[in-house]
Amino acid sequence: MEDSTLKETSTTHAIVEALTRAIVEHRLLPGSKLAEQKLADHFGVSRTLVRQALFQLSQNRLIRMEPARGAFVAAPSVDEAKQVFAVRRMLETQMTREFVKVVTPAKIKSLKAHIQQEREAVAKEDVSGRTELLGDFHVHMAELIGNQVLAQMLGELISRCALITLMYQSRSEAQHSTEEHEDIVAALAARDVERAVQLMNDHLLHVEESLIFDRKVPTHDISIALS
Amino acid sequence: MEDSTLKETSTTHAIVEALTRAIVEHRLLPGSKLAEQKLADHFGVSRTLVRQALFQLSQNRLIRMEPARGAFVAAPSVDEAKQVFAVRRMLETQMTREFVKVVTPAKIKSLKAHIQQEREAVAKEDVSGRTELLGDFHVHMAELIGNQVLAQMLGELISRCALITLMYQSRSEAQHSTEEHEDIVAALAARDVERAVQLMNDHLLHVEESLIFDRKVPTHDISIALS
DNA sequence: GTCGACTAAAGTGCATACACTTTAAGTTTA
DNA sequence: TAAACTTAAAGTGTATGCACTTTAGTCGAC
Repeated sequence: MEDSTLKETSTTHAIVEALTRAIVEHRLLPGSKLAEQKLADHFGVSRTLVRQALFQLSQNRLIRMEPARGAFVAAPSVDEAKQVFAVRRMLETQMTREFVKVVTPAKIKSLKAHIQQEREAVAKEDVSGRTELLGDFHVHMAELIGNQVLAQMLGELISRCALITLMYQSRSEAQHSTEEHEDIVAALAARDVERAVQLMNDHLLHVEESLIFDRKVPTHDISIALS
Repeated sequence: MEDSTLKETSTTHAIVEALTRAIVEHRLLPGSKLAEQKLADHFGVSRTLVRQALFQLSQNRLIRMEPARGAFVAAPSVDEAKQVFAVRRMLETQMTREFVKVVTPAKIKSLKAHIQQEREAVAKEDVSGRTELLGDFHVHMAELIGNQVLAQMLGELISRCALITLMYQSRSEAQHSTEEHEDIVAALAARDVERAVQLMNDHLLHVEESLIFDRKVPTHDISIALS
């Protein structure tokens, strides 16, 4: 009864990955109960490993653990959502400056290749792949700068954003986002720092603005979500 | 055989806190082995809870876990240290801008009160309290802005910095740091954004520069460190 | 005397067991 | 009929047990 995509990776990390994907790709909706034994049965391990995974996810704020009641997929508040985006803007505008300092033709090429993938996912209407790629663009920038600490931090923020986006997003902003990514890369290629920073800031504001801040319904069954 | 400071808080979190303090206050040196049973005996709990705590700490990068060999206090590389400081500069320069946007006399007063505590800790030569307070100044700014996400993130980065500072710091820069904090607050009070940002950036560069990047010796005994 | 294989102690990785809490259903009572 | 109490099922929190790995110490061979 295991998930075929993670057979050999083994250990807690595989469970964390599987659950993260399920949450970020909104196969598990905010508020859903994550019962330990059910997850253990599903992954074919004991509750011990599931608990470790859940603890880890609660640190990433992807799930919320209530004292003797169990784990639930997190339902970020409007306030928290705005705070996460505020931090992203702080971090990513400065990241953009750093990127220009170390930009090379190869790095621009790498970003453009990424955008091409985004376009394909948008064209294919591959919703979950698209969401992941749109987030990865930002992480990819961090990696190209060569700062792993930054990349990891941004990755966590973006996971939280994915959950927020799911909860609050009004319409698909995917194509618009991809176009903005292109504009940013163009400014980076031209080494136009101020323009790139401005575009990045606007981009993040646009994504944030595209969210409508009134809650949707939660709850779901985990057996179905993990397929 | 429990630690008197955490009797009632109970559960895994208390163990995480105790170990974090021990690491950040360098009572546990980088490289020290953290044997599960010894910790369990010390805290008067089973290995289960200790393991949960260790997993959590490994996510914060305060400890490193090797597959079948156990947990060790982390020994950040020079490269990682520089990356952490780079992220702090990105985040905190922008945080400074945000602070000016929402500054009030009460908030300035709060920061000044904090600096007064720093001065007292420096005067008393309270090394561990001083290190904690110097870091808390930055977290306190984030809290005054009202962004909990930012505050938490900064808190994690600063914990890592404390470990780095211990490993690499040449001489006590405490008094110098406090003076720089004062200058920053003065600029904030005057709503001089550019000066505040500049001072914050310089401050972080100074702290980073004050570190000498060649390793010290590790290893230690956990029974003594946890007293 | 040093290097290497063998063996026992110690330690980690995972599963299971048990106590206690929450949840929900069923029953009684107004 | 609806509210409240009772009780059993389900679920979490923690401890313990067992298999397997690492580590260290001893003995033997060169």
